[in-house]
Amino acid sequence: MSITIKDVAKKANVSIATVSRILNNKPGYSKKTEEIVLKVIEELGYHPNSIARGLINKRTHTIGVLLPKISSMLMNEIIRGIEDTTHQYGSSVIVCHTESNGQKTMQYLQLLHEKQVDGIIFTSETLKEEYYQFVKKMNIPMVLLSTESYTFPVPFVKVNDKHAAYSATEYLIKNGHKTIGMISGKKEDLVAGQPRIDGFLQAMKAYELPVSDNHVVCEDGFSFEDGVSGFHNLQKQLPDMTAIFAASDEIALGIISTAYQMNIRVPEQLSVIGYDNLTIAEMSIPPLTTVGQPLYEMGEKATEMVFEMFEKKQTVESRIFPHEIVERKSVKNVTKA
Amino acid sequence: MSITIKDVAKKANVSIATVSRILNNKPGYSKKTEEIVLKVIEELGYHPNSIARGLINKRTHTIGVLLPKISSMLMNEIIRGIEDTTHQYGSSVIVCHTESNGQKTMQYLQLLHEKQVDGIIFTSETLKEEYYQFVKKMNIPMVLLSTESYTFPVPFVKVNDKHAAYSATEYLIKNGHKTIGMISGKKEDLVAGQPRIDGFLQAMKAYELPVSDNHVVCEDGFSFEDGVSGFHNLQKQLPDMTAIFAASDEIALGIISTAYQMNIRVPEQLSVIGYDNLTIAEMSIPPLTTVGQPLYEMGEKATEMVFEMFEKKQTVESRIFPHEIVERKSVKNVTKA
DNA sequence: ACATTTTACGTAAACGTTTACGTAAAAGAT
DNA sequence: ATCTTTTACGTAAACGTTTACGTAAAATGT
Repeated sequence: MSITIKDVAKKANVSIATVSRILNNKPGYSKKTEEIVLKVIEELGYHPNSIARGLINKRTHTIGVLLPKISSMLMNEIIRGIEDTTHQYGSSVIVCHTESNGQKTMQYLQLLHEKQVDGIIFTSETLKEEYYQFVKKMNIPMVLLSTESYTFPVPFVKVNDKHAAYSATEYLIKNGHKTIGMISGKKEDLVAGQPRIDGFLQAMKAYELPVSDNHVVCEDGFSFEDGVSGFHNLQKQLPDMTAIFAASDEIALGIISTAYQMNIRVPEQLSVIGYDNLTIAEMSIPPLTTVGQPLYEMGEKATEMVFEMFEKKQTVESRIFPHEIVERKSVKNVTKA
Repeated sequence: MSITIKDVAKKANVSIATVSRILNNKPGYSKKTEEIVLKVIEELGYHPNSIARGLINKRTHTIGVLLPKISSMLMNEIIRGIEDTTHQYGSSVIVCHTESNGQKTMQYLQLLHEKQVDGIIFTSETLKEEYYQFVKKMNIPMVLLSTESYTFPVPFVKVNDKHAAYSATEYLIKNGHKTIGMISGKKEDLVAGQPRIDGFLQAMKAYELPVSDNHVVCEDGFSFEDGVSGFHNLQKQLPDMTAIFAASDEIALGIISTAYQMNIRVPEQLSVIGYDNLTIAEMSIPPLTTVGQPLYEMGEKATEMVFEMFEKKQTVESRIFPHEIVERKSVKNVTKA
């Protein structure tokens, strides 16, 4: 048996109500009894049972995070931001990786419902109608992170992917590159797919550089392996390119690694710019120039939004975060000065 | 108001006891009423409140994981193993990163106590007396992961670090290296510190190779930056070495990256073997030869142990996992054949 | 000194479940 | 047909809190 509020009350010769009041410092007790009770609590090593609290308060101090793949390095920083912030709010988080599987997602949603989480952060994936309706019924706040919905009124935090892709491409162009390829991940990806391709295309057009279907290859995902195979494909289609925009850092690393094996030197013969600015970007050889998103801060913000919505019982404004080009060593300036 | 078991009972014209019985399929209801109740549940979209359940069952289906730094890539695989397995058991996990801070650790322990977790996995850190006593009072199972305690009877799962370090060094030796340095992380680290140094030393002695204080440098941690500075230091102490054993993959990457900048070619001029076999090990240039631990499986096992202890209410045997040398391209065979 | 307000409590209901116990009806045994 | 067992429920207590309500004592006001 563990020690309950009753034990404290008995030993301190007060009612449980008084103990509870002291614990939550609601008015209704004297300095003297507070001292006594506090001492007893100390002596007994009492800790309130937050399950019982949750039952009556209808607040569990727990939020749920749904994300496609925890293994993806991208998620790390984001999760760190979420967890740190959540803990600062005196809450904890339940992480659920859905593997982009609809059924699994629904299962997790159910789990989160049963566990009565106070809110949900839905990350990096398309918010399907089914998900939305379920969460709506749960009647708890949800915010979208690194994704957005055109159909449902759910606040989001993300960067402008199209704009960021434009910037990356522009950076390549300003460094004198003219024949530029792009290796995209899954085209259907709502946020990392088409928008980044669009940004790339738009930049090429804006600078009046030639661009065709041959300039872009789409892979199944955003992993190292996708980078490897993407590079092989792009090589065939666009053999004389001097630079590549990769839709993720992992893809970029796949490119660099493959190029290394093919004796193509980066950046001397081939420039590569990535997207994400993962920790590994600075560990790569050469260190990877890439598009940075403030992932930690985004996780932080999303968490704050969830708590704000929970407390104020109303929606909150979406937030677009700025991106930046993190210059390192994988892009060469080829302008003939 | 959300839908409770009462609503279901009322609409189905039965008592809440019956509904509960059906939900938990305990005996005591007919096929007919089951059908009716199930239908009503479906119609109302009822989901049991696991907080209320937890209160009465004294089981929350939640476990806590304590680890020093979530950012460390090492933890990723481990956490994946833990989370996947936990979810398979119909439970969820609360991750707490303590940053090796005693005060923070105690705070989290308190949080986990208040949230009434069913068990705790304590990872990669020294189990201090204070922690042990606290968890002992909580009276829930705990298992140590990637660490162990000589003082307290807590089951653990880890690899034999000394042995693994011996193997790594031996691998270098068998590839013909004679002047071999080691870059260690924090020496005080109970599992990744001295044991790996000991393994290194023992292998050197076993093969009668010279070894002195100059052969080993210890850094503050196991990060990329530690590898960078460690390499600089070791270079001074042992300029003619042909191979390095790094106490972590991140350190190894730091070495390789620095070597690259100093125009020292890996593995042609310098061989490097790492420790951990992180995802990034295969992305590096050249791909990193390293000591692999079955991290995912270890997380899996630790989780299973926690649940087993919870159910059987008794301790369980510790488990040493095998390590392996993952051969890639960062070590050159220098035997003159 | 007395009326009034405030303070400092205690009592009990409530949160949404599970489960021990009781009981009437159905089923089975003789 | 009667007795016994089994089945299919319902009632109510319990889990550990919070909190609305009530009340006696203390503090304040006149």
